[in-house]
Amino acid sequence: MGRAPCCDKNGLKKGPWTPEEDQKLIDYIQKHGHGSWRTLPKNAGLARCGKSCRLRWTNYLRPDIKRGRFSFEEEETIIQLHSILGNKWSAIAARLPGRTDNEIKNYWNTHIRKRLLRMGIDPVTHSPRLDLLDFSSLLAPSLYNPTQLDVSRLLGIEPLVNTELLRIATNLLTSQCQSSNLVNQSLQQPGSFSNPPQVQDHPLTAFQPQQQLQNSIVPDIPATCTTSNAPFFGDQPQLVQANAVHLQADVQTNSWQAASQPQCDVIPDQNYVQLPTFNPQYPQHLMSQPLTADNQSFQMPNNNHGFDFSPVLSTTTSSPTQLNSSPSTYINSSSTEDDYERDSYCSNLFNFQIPDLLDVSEFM
DNA sequence: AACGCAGGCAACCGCGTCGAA
DNA sequence: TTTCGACGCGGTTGCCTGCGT
Repeated sequence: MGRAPCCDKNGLKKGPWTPEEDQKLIDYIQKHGHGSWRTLPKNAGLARCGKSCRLRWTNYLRPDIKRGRFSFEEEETIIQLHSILGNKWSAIAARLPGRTDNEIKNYWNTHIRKRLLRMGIDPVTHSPRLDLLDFSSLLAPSLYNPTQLDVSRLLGIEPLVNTELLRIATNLLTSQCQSSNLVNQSLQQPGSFSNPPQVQDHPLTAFQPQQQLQNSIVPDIPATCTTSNAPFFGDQPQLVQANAVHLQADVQTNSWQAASQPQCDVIPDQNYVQLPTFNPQYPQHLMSQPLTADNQSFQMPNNNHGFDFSPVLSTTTSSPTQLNSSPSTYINSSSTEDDYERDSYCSNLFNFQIPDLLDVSEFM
């Protein structure tokens, strides 16, 4: 079994620290530094194990520790970083000066986690819980009768999907996008995150649980989030994007950001198809233009099997195909990784841009 | 006022990692 | 290359406090 607890021997004290013990520890470290934690308690005259001293110092006595409530900005940062890093509390704490990993962990478990759960968001994946979103019901009818494929259903603007959840999903993705930027930027700075490779190699691999969906019926739909300044919980309707955004979040592949894109709000002028807009709830400014002739490749033709997946599945596509004027909503119909694309179903299908409409004030 | 319950937080436990021998 | 010790991290526990009945 594991190593015996370090405090079991020699009758070392456990439990809450007394002010006298605190003072001894502070005095010693201020004079000598902590040095070896193992020898510190003996030198400092403390009947504690070194581990206990280290914990007490790093979590409570350290002079640079910030006390008190977490600010909204701190909370938002925690959520964003958690969406990227998962339960890497020390890495998250490294981005929040004055906050300890223990404090952040406690705050997450007692406040943020519960709130996300109340909102129907899985605090592990940062996605709307799958038991609340039934994707099979969205896609199944199209499989046996492709001519009836309803893009609005595919895009998740159907009432059967909880619109509030979709909004949350959108905002979560926005948050993730920001975090991705944040992390990527941080990674360019020496000394950032102690554990960067996972992020560096694959910005969204932190969504490990979501990878379970890779083999599900849900198409592999990467997307690009493009809102650079959106706060975490906005309230503007972004329903068209939301469902696909969620799909993206769940089955994200390595095209979260186009390679070498420094910011995810940079959308290339090519390889995108704007989404049609159907839903009256969708913002009017995103519905202002009719479909264009180029849409034909995206509409559902009545050919042999009705639905032509070629623009979706093909590995190369030409210029952008505009379905409406929305500058914010795109479908990426191209791909760059041939083998992967062929093997994955509809990968790189969507590439969304989320309007920068979100407002943080209501959550203050 | 007394009791029970839930939430918050400090501290502990055990495992993983890393570096030195 | 292997072993071992120290440290760090994440998960869990248990105590304290506040609130409702």
